[in-house]
Amino acid sequence: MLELAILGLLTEQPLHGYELKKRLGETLGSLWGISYGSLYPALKRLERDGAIEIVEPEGIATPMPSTGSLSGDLAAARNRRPAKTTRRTKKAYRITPHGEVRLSQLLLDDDPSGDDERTFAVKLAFCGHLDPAARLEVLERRRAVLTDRLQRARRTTPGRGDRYSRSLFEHRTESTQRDLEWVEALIVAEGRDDAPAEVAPSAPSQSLPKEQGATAS
Amino acid sequence: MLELAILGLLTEQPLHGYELKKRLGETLGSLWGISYGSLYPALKRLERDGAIEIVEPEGIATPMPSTGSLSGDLAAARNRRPAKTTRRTKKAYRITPHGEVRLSQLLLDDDPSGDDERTFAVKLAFCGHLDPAARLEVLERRRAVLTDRLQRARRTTPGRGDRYSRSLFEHRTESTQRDLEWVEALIVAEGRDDAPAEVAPSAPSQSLPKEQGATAS
DNA sequence: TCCTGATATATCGGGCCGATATATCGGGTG
DNA sequence: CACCCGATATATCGGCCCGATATATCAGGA
Repeated sequence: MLELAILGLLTEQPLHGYELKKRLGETLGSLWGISYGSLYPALKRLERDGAIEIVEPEGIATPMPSTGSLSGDLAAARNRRPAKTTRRTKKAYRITPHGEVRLSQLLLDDDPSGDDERTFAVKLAFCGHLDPAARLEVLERRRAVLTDRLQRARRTTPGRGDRYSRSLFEHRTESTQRDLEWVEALIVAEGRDDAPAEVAPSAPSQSLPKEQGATAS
Repeated sequence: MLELAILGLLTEQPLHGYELKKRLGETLGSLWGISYGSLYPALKRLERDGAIEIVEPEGIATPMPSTGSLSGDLAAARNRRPAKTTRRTKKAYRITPHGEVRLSQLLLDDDPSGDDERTFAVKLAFCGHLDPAARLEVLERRRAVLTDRLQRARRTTPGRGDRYSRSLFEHRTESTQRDLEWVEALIVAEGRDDAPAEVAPSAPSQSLPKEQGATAS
């Protein structure tokens, strides 16, 4: 699941781990406070599988004064010591073509273990990279899960447990109901497609001006 | 967190692992589909720490026809072989006094890592074992977390990300708002305390007739 | 008799977590 | 200038939970 989020973020631009965690926290909000103890092993896995690769940080987002003079021995300096000269220990990652394939696989993966809130949130946050049909597929699969969950909840005996358990059950059912309405609204919005940008590149509706989000870098 | 749920369920009656998982799934609904791969290690931990203990299943919840004839060599049959005679491989667990202390500790634990949805759900489901003051404490701590989360969400720039990320963000904010209202309603209901049952046992409001839930056993 | 399905316990590898260690770097202070 | 401090940045450790799987027992039907 983390791999999905990483690949999704890296399709926009190469990033290093620290920045990756910050942006992930912004995108997912309070839903998922990612940890370094899972981020760096995930990056390692993805690099091992060839889904991402290390890119030397020349001018990604770091305003470094002058590093061109010793750019030749960067590879040696990584294994040895930085010798106390100006050298940042940064490793920026870039997604590979194989990684983009893997991203699509993960987005369309309907492993029933990925029915939880967080997995769908991540999928939705990055499903813009999918074609409209696949995107609709993701949404309708989510709708099926929520519908099934709601029906099962309605069939359950309402008198279970004490007062607190009952309140918890009711609140959860209402939340599921609201989630379902939300997903159905997304499906409807998908039906009257607003941003084709796939077949007919007529309207320049690319709303990302490429550099405006300089809040933290 | 699993330990909290196990101890909470065992305060009502001794149970074995399989039944424990079923009831946990009923109480928490779709919120937490517990796994044997975490349940049995958790039981092992709790037993090692002296919070629970094994009780021989004579008549807990299993309708066994006649086991009194060979109840003497049960201990020997556990270590050796069941010899193909009538013997179930069941291990029922009972909570110990030390385990009840531990349950209260876990319910009142305000580890910030326990801010997620599931942990609070489990705490709420079993906070009936707490005295009203401690119960209120749990609720108000949750309210503080949600209030803070909501304020942080409102401070965030609303134009982040693409259409799907924005919709996700809005929906999450609304959900947090509803969660907050729910918890505040619980706090209000706690204020005009409806079921004391602690100091004055006047009303016989024990709504569990001990054997009516024979849906699956 | 055999076979299926429900009951029941247990373990394995793997992912995510919080805590922690270790650097580098920019900026402030005496 | 020397020094420390907080932000930046990478990495690892033990622990918890997960899905998958193995292994029994037992009730009931073919």
